[in-house]
Amino acid sequence: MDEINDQRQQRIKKLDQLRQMGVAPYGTRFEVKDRAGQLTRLHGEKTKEVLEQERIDCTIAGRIVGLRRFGKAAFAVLQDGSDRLQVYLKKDTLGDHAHQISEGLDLGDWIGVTGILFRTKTNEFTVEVKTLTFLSKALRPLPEKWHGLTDVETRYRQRYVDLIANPQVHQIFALRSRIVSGIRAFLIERGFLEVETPMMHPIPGGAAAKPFVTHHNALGAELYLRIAPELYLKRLIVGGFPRVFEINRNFRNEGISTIHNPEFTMLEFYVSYADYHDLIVLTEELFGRLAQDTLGTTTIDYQGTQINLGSPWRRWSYHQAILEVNSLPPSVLTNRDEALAAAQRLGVDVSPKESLVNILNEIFEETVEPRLQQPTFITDYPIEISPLARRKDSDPSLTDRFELYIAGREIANAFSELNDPLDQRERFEAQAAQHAAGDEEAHRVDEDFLRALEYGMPPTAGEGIGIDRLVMLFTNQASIRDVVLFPQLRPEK
RNA sequence: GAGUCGGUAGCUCAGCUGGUAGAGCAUCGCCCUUUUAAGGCGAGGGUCCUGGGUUCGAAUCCCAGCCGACUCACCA
Repeated sequence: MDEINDQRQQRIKKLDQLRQMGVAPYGTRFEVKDRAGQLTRLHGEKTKEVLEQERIDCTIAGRIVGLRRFGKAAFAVLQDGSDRLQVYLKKDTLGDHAHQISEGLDLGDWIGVTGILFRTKTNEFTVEVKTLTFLSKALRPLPEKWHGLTDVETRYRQRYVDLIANPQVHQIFALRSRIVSGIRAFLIERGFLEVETPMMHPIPGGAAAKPFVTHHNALGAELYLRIAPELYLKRLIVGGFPRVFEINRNFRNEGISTIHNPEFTMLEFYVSYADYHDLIVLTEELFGRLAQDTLGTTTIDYQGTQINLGSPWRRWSYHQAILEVNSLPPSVLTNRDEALAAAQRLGVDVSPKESLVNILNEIFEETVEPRLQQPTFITDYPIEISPLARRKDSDPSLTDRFELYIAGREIANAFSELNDPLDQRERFEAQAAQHAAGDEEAHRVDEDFLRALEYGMPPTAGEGIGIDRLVMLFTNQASIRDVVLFPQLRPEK
């Protein structure tokens, strides 16, 4: 259990002293009238003289994150979620009782104050406190004020401490929230309905991934945490909602890395009567709008690379990209031996037994993906790796599909949806054969989904956007753990 | 899964070729009513990740394990 250390003991002692003074160390309601950020914005530029003249009253509450004592006076820095603001506590103004309370204050404690805005001798914008309300006692000390908390394990395991000690972390998650709100607003403006579909699936579907398995006792049934919401959202299109979206978690039982968390946030949306070209335009608009609204620019720096989100973005067909990047002849696209030879020549590690499609895909991932720094729509993926996408009318071996790459990373995946139930059944069966042959990630046949398609799904385009990776891009973070509040770690102890 | 690096006070970190465990911040006591990494004087605080081994003696060397980070593999 918890170590009983000296500092904690001291604070418990102070907590008792508060009680003896008739002060609740864990208080109740406090009417906050102002926030540090707003006060600074409204009055932070005013001169000492103007503030003295206006005598602006304010009431704020927050956590003490800085404390400098001067005998019978003290400066405390309050952090209230909007900003930090200094407050000045002196005996003359507070009176004996409140001054006695102020003498027991520790870093980390929560207080509420009312007072008047002024500027100190050193010109610091400050609240001179008239009344002090003790709100909550912290029993544990805060990390060191200068370096903050840097131990990454503690930062992730005790994110609450990270958020207190590192204001820039607070900023990242506030920005994440604004991005998600911005996405909602953008879609709702365009007539989308936000829906919630099951997180527990009897058949994992909608993506190629290993699922987490769970068990429902009363039903006596195995269930899977969802790997994608796709098949349920399409059922809603069948049901007659023309535009739906969902922002929620997917779960994939795979490795953890700087760009993979076992649970991650996915936006999926579906548009009836549209095709993937419409989604290209919609995606450019969405990203441009989000960047403008949250960052105020469409040119962003990601890990030292300037990325221009101004549209239009490059469109490049999957096969063309493979050929152009590697200066290969078109014949590699149809000749397995040539493709294998090309892969080996390019130093792409691929088993000699792999199919043509898999060899080409390895070449794509190794040689093309890393070059896609600026936003690029890679289009027209082969049908074998797109079991839920509509065939191209001009070439039935390809699909009406794109993936969006930014900074060498897949950010979005979209296609015109396969709405032919007989074709979908064949594709599922091909996948099921691969699954039976040992490919754990191959899709399984979902009979209810096929039944839904047999009732008729209008032509539809759908897209998924990985929200965590989008936020990484917008906040210039190299690790997904820095944009997920509580990233998955090995259980403690 | 493999490799590399790391785990020492509440936090941030020193600690060399093995010889009684250190600093700054934080804490405690005293002084201080405009500081802002406040200042001054004094004090307390350690399972050196865990378990073995080598040695007269291990934070330090060796072995095993635990936890983490990064890179690679995996993740269409």
